[in-house]
This record gives sequence, C-alpha cells and structure tokens, in this order.
Amino acid sequence: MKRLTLKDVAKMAGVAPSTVSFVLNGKGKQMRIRDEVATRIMQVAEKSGYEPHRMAVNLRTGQSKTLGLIVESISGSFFASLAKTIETEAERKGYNVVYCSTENNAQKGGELIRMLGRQMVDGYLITPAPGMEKEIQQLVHQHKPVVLMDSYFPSIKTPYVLINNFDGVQQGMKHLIGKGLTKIGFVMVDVKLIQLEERLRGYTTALKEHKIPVKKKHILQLQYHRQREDSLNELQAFIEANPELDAIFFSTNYLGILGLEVIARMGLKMPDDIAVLCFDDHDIFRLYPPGISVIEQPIEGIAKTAIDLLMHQLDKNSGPMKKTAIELPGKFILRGSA
Amino acid sequence: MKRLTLKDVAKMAGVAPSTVSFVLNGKGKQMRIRDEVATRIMQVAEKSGYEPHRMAVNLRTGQSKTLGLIVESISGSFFASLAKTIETEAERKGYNVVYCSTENNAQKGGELIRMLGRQMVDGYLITPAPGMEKEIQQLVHQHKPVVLMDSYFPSIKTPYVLINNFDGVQQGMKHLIGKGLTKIGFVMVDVKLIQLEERLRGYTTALKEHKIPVKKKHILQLQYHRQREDSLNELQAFIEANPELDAIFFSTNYLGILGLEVIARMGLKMPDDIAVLCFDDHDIFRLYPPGISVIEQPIEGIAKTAIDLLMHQLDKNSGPMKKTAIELPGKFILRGSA
DNA sequence: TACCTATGCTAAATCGATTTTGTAAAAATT
DNA sequence: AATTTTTACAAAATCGATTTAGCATAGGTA
Repeated sequence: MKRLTLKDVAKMAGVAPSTVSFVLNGKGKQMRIRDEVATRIMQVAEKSGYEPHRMAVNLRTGQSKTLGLIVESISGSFFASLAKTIETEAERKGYNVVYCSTENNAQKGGELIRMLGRQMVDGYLITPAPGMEKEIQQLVHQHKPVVLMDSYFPSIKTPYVLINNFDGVQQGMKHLIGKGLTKIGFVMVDVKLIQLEERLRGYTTALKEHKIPVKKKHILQLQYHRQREDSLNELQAFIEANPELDAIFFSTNYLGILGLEVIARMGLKMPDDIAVLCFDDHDIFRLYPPGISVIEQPIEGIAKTAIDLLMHQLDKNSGPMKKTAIELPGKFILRGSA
Repeated sequence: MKRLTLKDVAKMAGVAPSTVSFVLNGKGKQMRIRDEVATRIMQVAEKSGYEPHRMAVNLRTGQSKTLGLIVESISGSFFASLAKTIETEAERKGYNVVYCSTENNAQKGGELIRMLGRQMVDGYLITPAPGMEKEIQQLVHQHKPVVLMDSYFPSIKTPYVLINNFDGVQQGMKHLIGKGLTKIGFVMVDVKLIQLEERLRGYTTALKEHKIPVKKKHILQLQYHRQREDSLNELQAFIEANPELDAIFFSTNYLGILGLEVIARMGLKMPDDIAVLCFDDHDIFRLYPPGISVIEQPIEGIAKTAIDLLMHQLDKNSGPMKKTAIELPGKFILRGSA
C-alpha cells in the first residue's frame, strides 16, 4: 500500500530508473532511447498509475512550481475574483498557488513574504499595501520574479498591472457631468497609494476640463485606521456640511458601502436627492436599490496579464519584456444611482 | 548568493551535519549533545539566518505540513471566513493550507482531490458537494486524514463539524411564530445534502410543535442548476401564488439574496408586507434595508473544531476521539426584516 | 586490422535535509 | 587491571526524483 516510485516502474519495465526518468520527461529522443522501450515504459507508468513525488522533484530541480499570491483580504470580492482567475490560469501553466492575506496588517505583509520564501515559491503575485515596500524591494533585489497588481511603488522596478484609474474616474465623471450635475463630492482615504492619487487626479482633471471649479471642501479624506462608526459619522457630517452636493463619487467600494449606510440613515434617496458613483464593483451594488453605478475593474484581465508577466520572468530563456507597466481600461456600469 | 544549507552551518560551527540537525530539532538532549555545543550551533544558525529547505525536509520526513482545503466557492462569504480562520489556526500548528474551490462543478471535486494527493497534503478539510462522495470515500479508505465541514455523508465514517441546522431553523421559526406569524413559507433547493434536509425538518417540526399545519404549497424547492433569471421568476411566482404568506424562511443565503431581489421587484416592504428570515449571514444582509434577520453560522467554531479534529488524526500517538460528529449551535441575529 | 564514433542504455552523483548506525574516549563496574 | 557502559559526537544510509558521466556493443573509417 505504499507509494509507487520511479524505481518500481523501472523494475516493472525492466530498465534503469534513469531511463524511466528520461522517457517520462520527454527526453527519450534526446537520450536516444528506442521507441520500443519508450512506449513500454510509458505503458507501464500509465497503467500502474505512477505519479512522481512532488517533493523529490522539487528538491532535485529546485523549482516548486508554486506561486505565492499575497492579497489584502481574501474575503473581499475583488481579491476573491482575482484569486480565482489566477488559480485557474496558473493551473493551466502547471503551477499552483498558495494564498496569503495581509488583512490590512501593515507588518504582516513582511512576515508573509518571508513565510512564502521558506516555502520556496517560484514567484510572487502581490497587491501591495503601504507597509510592504521594503520587503518587496528586497525580493526584487534577490532577483525573485515578482508582479504587482492593483497598485505599485514607483521606486520599485518590477512589472505591474492595474486598472487605468485616471481614465476610470474620468468615465464616471463624464457621465455625471453629462447629466448636468456639477456639484460633485469625492470621498477617499488617506492611504498613500498610487491608485488613489490617480483617482483623485481623474476627479480634479475631469472638473477642470469642464470648467467646473474644484472645491477643497468637496473632497473628503477619511482616515484609514478608524472605527467603522467614526467613519460613518464623519461621512455624514461631510454630506450635511455640503448640502449643495448633487452627486458623490466614492473612490473605493469600501467607502461606497459606508456611503450607502449613511445615505440610508439620512433618509436621502438616490439618485434624486443625491447621485452616487463608486469605483470598483461589489455584490451589494448590484442588489442595493436602485443599483449603484460603478467603475468595474477588469479583474480577469489583470489576473491573466499578471500571470503572463510572471511566467515571462520564470521563463529564463525569454528575452526582456517590452512593456512591464500595464494599465487596463475599466468599464463604467450604469445602474440606478447615477 | 546561494542558499545556506545545514552542511554550511555544520562547517561554521565545526561539527557534523547530523549534530546540527539534532540540535535544531530539539533532539539535542536526547542525543546528549553538550549544552556548550548546542548553544554554539543555535547561535550560528540564528545569526547566519539559516532556514531549512522545506522540500528536503518533506522528502525525508514524508510530511508536507500542508493541509488541503476544498470549498465550494472561494468567493462566498461563508467559505472566505472559513478559509481565513482555518489558515490562521493551521499556521499556529505549523501547517499551511492550499485552497481549492470546486466552483459548484460536480466532477471538478474529484480532480481536485487527486491534485492535492499529488501535492502530498497531509490531511484534508472538505465542505462536501454532491458529486464528491466517491472520492472522499476513497480518501478515507486510504486512511488519509479527512474532516468534513458544513455537511457530511452518512455513509462515510470520518469526522465532521457543522452547525446544528435543525436547531438553527427552530430558533428562527420560534421567533416568527412568537410574533404571531403563522403563514410561513420555506424556500430551499433540490440538492440532496444532509444540512438542507435538516433545515427542512426544523421548519416542519417547528410548525407541528405549534400546531400549525404544514402546507406543501408553502414549500418551494428551486432547482439548483438553473439560470439566475429563471430562479427569480419561479420565486416570484411562488410568492404571487401564496399571497397569504406573512413570512418567508430562506434556507440559504444565496436563496435569500434572490428573495431580496424578487421582493424589491414586486414592491413589497419588509417586514410588514412580508417578513424575511435567512439561514447563513451575508454582508448584504447587514446593509440591505431594513436589515435581514439571519441564523448566523459559528464559522470560527467550525474552523477551529475542524482543525482540532484533523490534528488529532495527524497525531499518530493520540487515541481515538470520543466524538467525531460535532454540531455547533447557530445564533439568531435579529434585524429589521422579521 | 586497428581505431574512432554513434548507439542505447546503466551506474552513480546530486538536491538538503533526517535518522540509524558506528566509534573513539571517558567513566563505571567487576 | 580488565571489561563493560556511557558519553558525545561523526559517518553513512535514506527519502525519490534528475542529471551527468560511463560503458558495452555495433557500425564506419583509415
């Protein structure tokens, strides 16, 4: 009842273990094993149900055929979809994936990266959070294959894929402005991440392009590390302090959800009392009446591109990539809220 | 720049590799290595930053220190929370987890189990789906450690943990009946899973206990493999055909979400036009006005218990368990909908 | 005929750990 | 003093693959 080894197969086929290895790894021709012998080995291996011992292969080849995926939170819908697509894409390339979530824990990111290092993953797919810059930098220095998703650090020279945040916000803003709405608020968090800056830039640029003045008091920067209830109150105060607002653009879905709660609490009706637009879709937004319009992220595209970029790095004998900074377009989805 | 091996550490400490191994694995005393030598080795290992090569350890010990977690869908909130807790619990026991989702694909479950087998996971945590019975049975026959969660197959003799479905539904029903509601509908799916049968039994038993007749037409069995739109229509037809209903109990959160959509579409108001109760919580239910009352699953308890059960199996020199069929109580959460 | 090359495989080294067996020197026992 | 036992490690086998080097035999060339 014990495991079938390559040695067993060799014995059964009446050849040496090395011969079996050559044949099963497609090096039969190269090692000039006769076709007759090769097919015999293949048959024996097939019907005996032989499966090579992963750990042994890994130890010998030095490749784990495993990718490390580090995301903020595995329960978020964005990351869940991302993880799903990445898993299937990786599988078809013969890799499997171990997930880890930082759970917004600044320092945990570093530990995770080290943990994966011990595990000997061949490459990393990371959605970077503020505290992880140094660790990622280190990986890159060690020439570990790394691809960043959803965000990036300008200082780190490694490939990344993300939505075109600027353009995404522009799409949404154009829609609002096209409907004649001009008093548009923008809600963001104070985390220093490039994608948030881009979203803000999209907001201000869109206003300027339409000759609408950008008012500082129409922009709310919530603090990231804050009790849920505090954020709700701050948000409510913001809306009450700016009664002229006819629309609010929430720069992340987390903020949008808070917004829904506040808007319901205040008894406002969307879209008439206030129009709402949110960056990044969420299950709730489809369902919550009257449906929240959003900028949808091209999650599948991001995942596939990220895998491609990583595979390219893993493939030693492939030349350097032309483009390693990839921005994919988002999609504006119109629902009832705006 | 290459990897630091045990041999290197041995050389640096001026001892044999085996000695280093003994010390670092806490077998120094047993192998009567002098404290002086032991501490020297530990120091060298520490400051050189030595990390044992996982694959080599695995190959030698035959243990991968990895658990396989097979869930239906990684994007579901129940499974996401489950995965999160399991990961942290496993980590503290020195194990890590590889996830796989069957994505409701009947046959994919089998493939996954085989895939994990190749990966040499030490044990399995599975939320069983209908198509997986045979594969799981096989694992158990091969004496692989397996723990089932959320459901189980009566024919398979392996430990499992799940919510007490019967009692959970009872809690909810008692609340509804206590409020004077007697015309209560029950919506379920036609999948043959033990936990759904238990929920139905909870429904009928609660009614009988209060001398309320159980009407067959108040029970809707939706087909599992069905277009979303079809299910919505069927659900709407059900509600329209039973205008006397003053409450509906949805037996899963997926069904509850469909229900919300239909109820909104029909312009009904909760809880006055119709009260709604749902088994298994979901992000949406907290937010969706007026808040959907639910039976919350003890996810953390399930995860922790599952890990315990699995660890017990992995621990060769631990006697047989007393209890291997564990049911944890659910928690009724009152919100606005009922 | 002697030498070289291609063929078709096998033997052995290797990956980096763990674990069993072995072995000098010191201590204890007879 | 001779023998046994204990101490404190070192040497070597092992896990299951991959890969390099080796080695007969057959055929070709000088």
